[in-house]
Amino acid sequence: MANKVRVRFAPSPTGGLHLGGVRTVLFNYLFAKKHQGDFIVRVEDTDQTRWVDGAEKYIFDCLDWCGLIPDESVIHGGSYTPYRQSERKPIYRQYAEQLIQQGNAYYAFDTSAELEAMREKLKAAGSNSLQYDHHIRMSMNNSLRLLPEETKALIDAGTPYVIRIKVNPNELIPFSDMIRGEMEFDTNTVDDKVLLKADGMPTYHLAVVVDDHLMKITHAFRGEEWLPSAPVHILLWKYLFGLDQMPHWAHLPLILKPDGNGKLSKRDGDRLGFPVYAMDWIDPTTKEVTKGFKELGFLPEAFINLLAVLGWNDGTEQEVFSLEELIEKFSIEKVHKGGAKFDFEKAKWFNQEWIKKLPIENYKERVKEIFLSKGVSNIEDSYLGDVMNLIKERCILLPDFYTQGVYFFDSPSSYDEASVKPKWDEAKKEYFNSLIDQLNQLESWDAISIETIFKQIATEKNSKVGELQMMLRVFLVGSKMGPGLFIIAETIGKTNTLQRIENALKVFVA
RNA sequence: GGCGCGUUGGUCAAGGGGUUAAGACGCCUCCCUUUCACGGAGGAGUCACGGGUUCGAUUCCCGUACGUGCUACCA
Repeated sequence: MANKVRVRFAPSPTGGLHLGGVRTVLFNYLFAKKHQGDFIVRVEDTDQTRWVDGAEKYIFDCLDWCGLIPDESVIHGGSYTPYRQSERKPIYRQYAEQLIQQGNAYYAFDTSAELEAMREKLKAAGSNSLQYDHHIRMSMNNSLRLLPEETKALIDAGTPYVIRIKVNPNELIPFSDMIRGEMEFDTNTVDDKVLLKADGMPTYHLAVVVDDHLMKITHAFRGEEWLPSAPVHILLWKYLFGLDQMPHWAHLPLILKPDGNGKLSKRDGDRLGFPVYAMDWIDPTTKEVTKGFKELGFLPEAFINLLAVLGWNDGTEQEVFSLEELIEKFSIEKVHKGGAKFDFEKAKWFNQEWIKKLPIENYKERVKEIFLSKGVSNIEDSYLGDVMNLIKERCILLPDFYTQGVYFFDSPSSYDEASVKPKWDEAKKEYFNSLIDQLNQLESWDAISIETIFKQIATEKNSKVGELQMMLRVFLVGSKMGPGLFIIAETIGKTNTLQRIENALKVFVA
């Protein structure tokens, strides 16, 4: 390929950005960056009835969070403006008219009621195709059947019409897909798709072809659900710009729901309790919030990573990849043909890996916000850092830092009495009283010194160290969890440690 | 219904005419820790089915089944 690689992601601003959408972005991005190409985002807002306020900005926010920054877009600029299809409206009509001139398209005046009647009739006749195609187009209300002056009269009278592609029967359309290899479509099964709608907006079919050409797209990635309409797009390329100008296509496998089968949808996430959108999406009309990976506590690195290996594998045992590694190792040939079921457990594992792998500075601010939102104030930055380093390997999602680390900030509000009570006796009480004394006199407050004293007293009193350790842990933490006991004591400090032991003693002695 | 695409453990998957069919997630057992994790050591669990081709098929071919996508003036 002599030309610079140019790929595009073409979302419709209709709501939250789905996992599958982000993966499409990712594969586009990886392919482009691997070949030093450009990644373009083109907003496909040709359906005014589905347009949702705020959805476009939301999509860019998601890309931003993921670190998949477009080279050209509505907000990043570029030399192929505008990048919003609604603003390119006049362009499409021109090409639709050109197709009519060439005899590859026609005006159709059929009302939706007429179309419905046509389908009913076909159904009644036992036809297995309900399509508007060469079988029936000569019996419909279009410029193919009408006299030229009749057509003109209708248009002049302002009759609403659409422009349809005229698909010739009995043609075999060969098609080469970067992922699926060679295939062939029979035009007998392809219908006369609407190219230009009554409102003057193009349908997806016309718009992708025209814009991919105008924006010099070299490689086009999209979901597998588009495969059946590929022949229409190929025909359009052939009629309009020439097949040699057509981008290389790659139809990505679908991301399936974890249980049963089928395309993963937002509903599945709600039903099974995991996110499907990249970030929280708030429906502007209902105000309903749909949870996103970000807000649930995922790291963008993990999110990208888990998406990348859903349908792609580099052939080695490696599973954890950074964006840079992905750019280096990605190859379209290694993308699978079959869909992959989404597994939230595995998704969480990736996040855990990235929490362990990344320096805490990468996500410290987010953790701080979580603590703040839970009502923990007076968070000192370096202290939070110490705590995070201590507990990071027991956190899967970011909010786990709170549940795993609250006790570093607040004294326990309750104790695991069931563990302590049965073993509690007078000797234990004496032990902890002298521990308080000795600890009080301790000059250097560090884990080793605390442990030394702790064990020394135990030996003197001839008590079981393990049991005492468990008790001290419950006193300081509230339950049997957390990292090394003495490092906890060191971290929370002398005053806090002593205070907490005394508080606990009051509870257990009584 | 028609057309397209797909099918290696529960899930993600490597592999590809001859292998003990990798690895990961999850699950189970054990070790470490008198805690929870992390980590370590094990374990259970698989080539959808039927025909070919072949000395030999999980791998190649053809069917079948199953799944899934599309079949809108939605993308």
